[in-house]
Amino acid sequence: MTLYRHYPSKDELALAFLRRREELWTRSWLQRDAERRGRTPGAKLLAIFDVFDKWFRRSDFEGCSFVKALLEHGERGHRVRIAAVRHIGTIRTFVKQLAKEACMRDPDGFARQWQMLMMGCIVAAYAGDLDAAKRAKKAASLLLAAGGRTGRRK
Amino acid sequence: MTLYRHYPSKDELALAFLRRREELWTRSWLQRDAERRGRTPGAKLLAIFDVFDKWFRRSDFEGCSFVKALLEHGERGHRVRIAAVRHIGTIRTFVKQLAKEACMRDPDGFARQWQMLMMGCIVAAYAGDLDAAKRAKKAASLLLAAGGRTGRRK
DNA sequence: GTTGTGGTATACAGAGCTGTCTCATCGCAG
DNA sequence: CTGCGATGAGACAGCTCTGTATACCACAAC
Repeated sequence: MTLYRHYPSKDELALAFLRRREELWTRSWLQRDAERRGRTPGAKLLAIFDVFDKWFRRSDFEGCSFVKALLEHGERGHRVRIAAVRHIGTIRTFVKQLAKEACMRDPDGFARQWQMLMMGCIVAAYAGDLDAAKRAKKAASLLLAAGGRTGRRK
Repeated sequence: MTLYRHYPSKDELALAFLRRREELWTRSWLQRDAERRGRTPGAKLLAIFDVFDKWFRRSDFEGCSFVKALLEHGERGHRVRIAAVRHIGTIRTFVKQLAKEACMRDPDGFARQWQMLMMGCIVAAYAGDLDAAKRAKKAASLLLAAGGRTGRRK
């Protein structure tokens, strides 16, 4: 009942939840911690996986709300799906910004690859691989090393 | 009605679906096509992403059933979840086998990293990035090149 | 104490999901 | 043609989900 006093429908609650999640999880947690842990842009990017490692080991780890919301709503025009895609885009924008600061050749392409590793390792962790973040970090460091030189053919 | 004539419950149908999906999708499609497209183990590994690229561009692309089944069932002991994790493990076994044939230093770790890219790019494609497989393949090629030398410190 | 405000419990309506049962139908083998 | 096995439609039971309405309760302001 209290639900419907604050939100006109369950979907609206879901949307508000995702907005709040972006505020608390993405902005105040992931971005803040990653920025704090790394000194250079490259180190900040890699620090994302250190933050993930801590996250995966929490007993209340339950995967990524944005990915879950995305997979839960297959219908093309669904508002929750659209919001989830947008939030995922927000995270990618953060990565892209760091990629720019690190002088990557193709910040957008790099950010998309980076995010694949992020999402892939979240799913792997969800499937039970507690060391997913450490493995992803190793792979990511290769990407980082290559990004300035061979992200695309010059 | 016909459903319950063949399966005692909806969950059992889901389990049978996943088994069949492994038969048709994993074995007869992904593995077969990847093996056929590449000549060396390394090329076969990379070919996975060519197969994915074709898959992502199908109009009936609807993501990975195993990942969806996994995310849909958070409860630790749920049979569908367990089955999904097992099927994901089967795919990883295939990757690991190719990694061994390619003389990778740490086939299991390599396969887990490779699978993160696979799952990550499936989610990215599901979120609308049609070129996810191409991007993932670029990242994967770095992993492949590094896997023989620096997958782990010697 | 009174009043108002926001949270909670309950009841309820309508819809959908899971699962059972019955009965009609249909393809086909003998 | 007869009969068998599988299929499918429909009704039905019980439950959950979404959403509404009402009444009750705690508490803060006045």
